[in-house]
Amino acid sequence: MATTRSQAAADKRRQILDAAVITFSDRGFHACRVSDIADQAGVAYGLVYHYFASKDKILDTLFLERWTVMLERIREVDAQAVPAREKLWAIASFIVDSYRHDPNLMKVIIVEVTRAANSFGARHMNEIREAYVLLGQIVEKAQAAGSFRSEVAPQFAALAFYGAIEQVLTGWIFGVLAQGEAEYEQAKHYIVETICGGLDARE
Amino acid sequence: MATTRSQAAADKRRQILDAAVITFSDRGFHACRVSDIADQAGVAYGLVYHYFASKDKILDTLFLERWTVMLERIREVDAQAVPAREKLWAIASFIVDSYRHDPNLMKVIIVEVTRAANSFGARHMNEIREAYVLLGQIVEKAQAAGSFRSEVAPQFAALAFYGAIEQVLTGWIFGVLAQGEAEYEQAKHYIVETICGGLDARE
DNA sequence: ACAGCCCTTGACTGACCAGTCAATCCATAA
DNA sequence: TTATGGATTGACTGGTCAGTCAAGGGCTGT
Repeated sequence: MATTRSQAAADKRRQILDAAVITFSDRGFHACRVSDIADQAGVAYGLVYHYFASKDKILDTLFLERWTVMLERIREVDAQAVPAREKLWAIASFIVDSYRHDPNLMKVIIVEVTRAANSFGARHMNEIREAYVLLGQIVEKAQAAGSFRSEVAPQFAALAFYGAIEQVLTGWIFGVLAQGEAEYEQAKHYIVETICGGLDARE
Repeated sequence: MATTRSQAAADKRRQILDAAVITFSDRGFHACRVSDIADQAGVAYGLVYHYFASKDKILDTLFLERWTVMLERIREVDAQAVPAREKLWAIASFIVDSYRHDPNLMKVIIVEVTRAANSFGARHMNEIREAYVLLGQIVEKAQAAGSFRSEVAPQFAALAFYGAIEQVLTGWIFGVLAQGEAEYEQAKHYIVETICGGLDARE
C-alpha cells in the first residue's frame, strides 16, 4: 500500500522522539548527547539528523506537541457552561493526568522548557504566556459573574494557580512528594481547594 | 595593617561572585563560559580557579549563601507570636524583597538551581526540601490552632504557597508580568490573599 | 527485472571550553 | 634591603560533542 513507506518513516520519527523523552528526562537536555538518543532509539546517529535539523528541534517538537494539546483543552473547558471552580478542576486534572500518563515527558517540558528562562523558555514565551492569558480570562469572567471575588487580579490568580500545579509536579519529579493513583486525585482536589477555597478557617 | 591582604582577597572573591551573578543571569549557567565571568569581573581567567575549585562551585556558593539566609528568616518569622497569615506575608515579603534587591541573583537561584531537577536542584535537594518542611510546619500549627482549616494537607499547602511565589518571580524574570515598586507590594498582598483567602466569592 | 529514490549508517571534522600550570608580580615582615 | 609566599596572569591541553557527509541498502513503481 502507498502509506507503508511513509508510515514506517513516521514510526521512526516517533521512535526517536520517544527515545529523546527518556534520555532528556534521565540526564537532562544539556548533559545528554545526541548519540544517547540514537542508542536509546536503536537507530544510527545520523538518522536523528535525517528527521530533525538539530538537537534543539527535537525538544521544540516535544514541547509544542504537548503544549498545543493543553491550550486546546483549556479553551475547550472554558467554553463549557460550568462554574469556574469546575473549569479549574478540569484543567488541573488534565495536567496531572498528563503527568500520570507520561511523567518523563512532563518532566522534560517543565524542567527544560517552561522553567528554563534563558534557553527554551524564552523561545516559547508566546505559547507559555498564552496559557496564562487563557487562565486569566477564566478568572476574569468568574469575577464578572460574581462567583469569584475581585480582590485578586485575574492575571495574578492565573499565575498562582498554574504555579501551584507546576510546583506539585516538581515535587513529584524531585521525589519529595508521594506519588500514586490516590495521590494524583488528592492533588487535583488540594490544588483547587487551596486556590479557590483558601487556607483561612471559615468564620 | 594585618587585614589589608586578606581583605583584598575577600574583595576579589566577592568581585568574581558578583560577576558570576550577572553572567549566569544574562546567558545562563550552561551557555556562558568561565572566561565570560573573568572578563566581567575584570580579572584573569586563572584567578577564578584560585578562588573556586570549579564553575559548579561558584553557583553552589551563590545559591547556598542566599538560601541559608532565607531558611533562617523563615525560622525567625515562625518563632514570632503572630497569626499564620502574617507569617506567610513576612516570608513572601522577604522573597519578593530579595528579588527587588538583586533580581539577577534570584533569577540565577530559581532558574539554575531550584527548578533544575537534573543538575543543581538534585544536588541541593535537602536545602530546598527544608524550606518546604518549615513552611509546612507553619501551616500545620495554624491548623492545630484553628486559624487555618484542615481541608488541605500542610505539606501540600506549603508547595502551593511557595509555587505561587516562584511563579510570580518567574513572571518578572520572563518579563510577562509588570514590575515596579507598586507591583512588588501588590504581589505580596495578592500571594497571601490568594493562598489564605482563596478566589471564591464570600457567601 | 531494474532504475530511482529515500532511508540508513557511522566515521569523521571542526569548534568549543573547563581546568592546568609555569611564570611573574608584589605586599609584607625580618 | 631582601626573602617569602600568596596573588595574578593567560597560553595551553585534553576531551567532548553537535553536526556533516559519502557510501550502502532496500522498497516501489514501471
